[in-house]
Amino acid sequence: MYILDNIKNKIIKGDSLEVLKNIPSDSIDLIFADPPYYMQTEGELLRTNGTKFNGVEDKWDKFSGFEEYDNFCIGWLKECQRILKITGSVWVIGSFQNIFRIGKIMQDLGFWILNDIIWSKTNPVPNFGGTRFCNSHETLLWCGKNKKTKFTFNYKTMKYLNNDKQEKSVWNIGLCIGNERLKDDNGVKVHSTQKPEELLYKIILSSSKPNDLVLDPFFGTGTTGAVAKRIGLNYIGIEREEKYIFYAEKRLKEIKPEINEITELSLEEKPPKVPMKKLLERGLLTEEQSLYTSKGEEVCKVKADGNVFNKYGTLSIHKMSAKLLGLNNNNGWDYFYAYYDNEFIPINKLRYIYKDLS
Amino acid sequence: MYILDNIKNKIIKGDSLEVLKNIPSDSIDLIFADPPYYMQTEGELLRTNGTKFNGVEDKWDKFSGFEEYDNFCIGWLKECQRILKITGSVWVIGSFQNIFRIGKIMQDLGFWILNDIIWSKTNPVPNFGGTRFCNSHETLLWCGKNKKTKFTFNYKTMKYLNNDKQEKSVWNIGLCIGNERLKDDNGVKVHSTQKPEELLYKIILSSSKPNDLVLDPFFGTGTTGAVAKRIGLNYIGIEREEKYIFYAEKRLKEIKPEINEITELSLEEKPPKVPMKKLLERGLLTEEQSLYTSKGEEVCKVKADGNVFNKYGTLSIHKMSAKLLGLNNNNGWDYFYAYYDNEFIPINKLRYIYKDLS
DNA sequence: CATTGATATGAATCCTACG
DNA sequence: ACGTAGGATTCATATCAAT
Repeated sequence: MYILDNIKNKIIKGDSLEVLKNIPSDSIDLIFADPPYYMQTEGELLRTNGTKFNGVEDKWDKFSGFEEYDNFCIGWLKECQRILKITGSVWVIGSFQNIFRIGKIMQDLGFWILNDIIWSKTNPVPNFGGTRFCNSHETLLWCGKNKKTKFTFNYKTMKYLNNDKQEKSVWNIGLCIGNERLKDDNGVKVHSTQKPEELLYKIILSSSKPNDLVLDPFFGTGTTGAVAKRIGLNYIGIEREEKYIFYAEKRLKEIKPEINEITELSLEEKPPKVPMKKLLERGLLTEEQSLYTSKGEEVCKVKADGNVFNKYGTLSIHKMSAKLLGLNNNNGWDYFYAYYDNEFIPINKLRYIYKDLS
Repeated sequence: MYILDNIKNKIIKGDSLEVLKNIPSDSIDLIFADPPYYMQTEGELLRTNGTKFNGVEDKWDKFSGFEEYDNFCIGWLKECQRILKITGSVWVIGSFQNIFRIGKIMQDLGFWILNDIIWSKTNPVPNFGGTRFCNSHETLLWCGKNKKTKFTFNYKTMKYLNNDKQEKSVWNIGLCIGNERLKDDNGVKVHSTQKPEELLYKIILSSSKPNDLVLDPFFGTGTTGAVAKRIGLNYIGIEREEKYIFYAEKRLKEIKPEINEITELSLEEKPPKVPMKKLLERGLLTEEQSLYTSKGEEVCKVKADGNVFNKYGTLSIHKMSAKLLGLNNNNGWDYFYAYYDNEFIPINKLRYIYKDLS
């Protein structure tokens, strides 16, 4: 069994399954897996100008049939589930050739699907023959270890990066081309399926916490590691092919962590959870003090136990605000205002003041 | 076993599997299936204002577990495969709760996936809790009966409707709302998952031929039938619930077929397949006659057998045009021009003239 | 140097009728 | 069933050459 500190921020050379078996249980925060898709292509595909299209013809994508492919996936998925923390989550990418098999296998293993995400490609390879719809997307499965998952989701960061609208399950991102695409000395792409960093950035940023450990069992040329390092996280890569490892290590050496408000997840900070009673004890509120709406309308008074009362009776701030709004539920901390220090402020602000005082 | 003519353009009341078993083999051109999704929702979901969100709570979506759900799907999918013509295809819609199971089951049954299509919702229900990405899409599987499928795909029609670009696998379509959404006398939606006609229009139009027979084993309020009728096709609906049948029949009575260039698939007409030799026999071309590029450059001459020759030798029109363009492949019918009736015209036009003369 | 045009290329289940 | 010949088919973007 590996000692995590010994393999942190390293690429382990070897077969994914064998390496995974030597990683401790409940030790990994985030897994991104980009397994072979088992494309089952036959013959060669010509572009409309008659030249050959160079798709995936790699040895690593060959399987004897669905049975072998399924067993391969069950193997590495089981180990991923074992090593994943209950607070972590796993992402798997695939396309129609394989993702349905993987999805069913994951559900059957007890993984809990959080979302299926569509990577809608802004510049897909066209369908040269005009025989079908242009296959312009890939599918990602985002899952917790099991139904009891306590996964991380940085909702506010995603919302901020999406123009202050909550992020959806369809993402528009371009292919990995241009300078980002690793080429060998002959100008030939190093890996036939290198993923764009923009995709991994969104994946890792949305579902990780500071100092998390991110593992990729099919590391390839190391996009997962590169993005994890950029965000300031730790990674472990597993890769079989010497060539990919060589280019990945060169790539990773160049990466500098980008520390900023987004990568530090400062948008995710929660307001201090100070109950009404503490505010009363500290003198930030007093018994019989009036509370108001944002428009300055006096609507209830504070009781010694932290509840509030008016003609409707005595209720918690949440139930009272809901009552006043005619709703079933409402957050009273945002609804009520109080006078404090000659100012008219939301009572939620008193919690920050409490925090600062203590 | 049903006689197709007796059930054409009708809704058959009954259990999907039992009814499907009585439909003849290899008799259906197109199947659209919108099965229960097995959502596994628990408790109730509240909107952010505390009111209740009315999702799918129908009896028909309850199963004891994945095993029961899988067996249910294997049942109706096997029958769909049996009744489907080899020239036909089947569409199944689902979301992450069920579509991965369905996809694997279909692959295991030998269905051949042609595309997975993403219905990206332009106006999805938000994630009220801010706990995950907003689930803003559903997935469609489009499959042939088996690997030898001779499915129909109206490529040019799809391209025309997509601003003359080939249509992709991600479709932006809104939810079924407003006047299109069927309501009962109390203004309550009749069906909890009515699909938008725009979605079915694209599905049926892309993969059907005139006079096709379209079957929907989970007919609900009849969107499939309504769109099939609009396009001028025949349908068969299977539905268990009396209430849905009542509203579907009322709805279908109102539908008028829309006959136009698109629904008639006039864009899909192929140019007449008249070989060079026939043009020579008919006197539309003569031996030793010169052929030109679109710019009027003389590039070769016609031989008696329908081939053409120049300094490169004697070749078919296709090989010669490719040679002149420095390509591996090209369509000679669009490349070469000839003088005919004092006009300079593409030789392809001669095939239409031949057709008109005969 | 700026602009235009030609060329290259990206996870692909990519033809079909006829003999 | 299988081979063969005819003939139908591409979008966004990066790079590089030419103007």
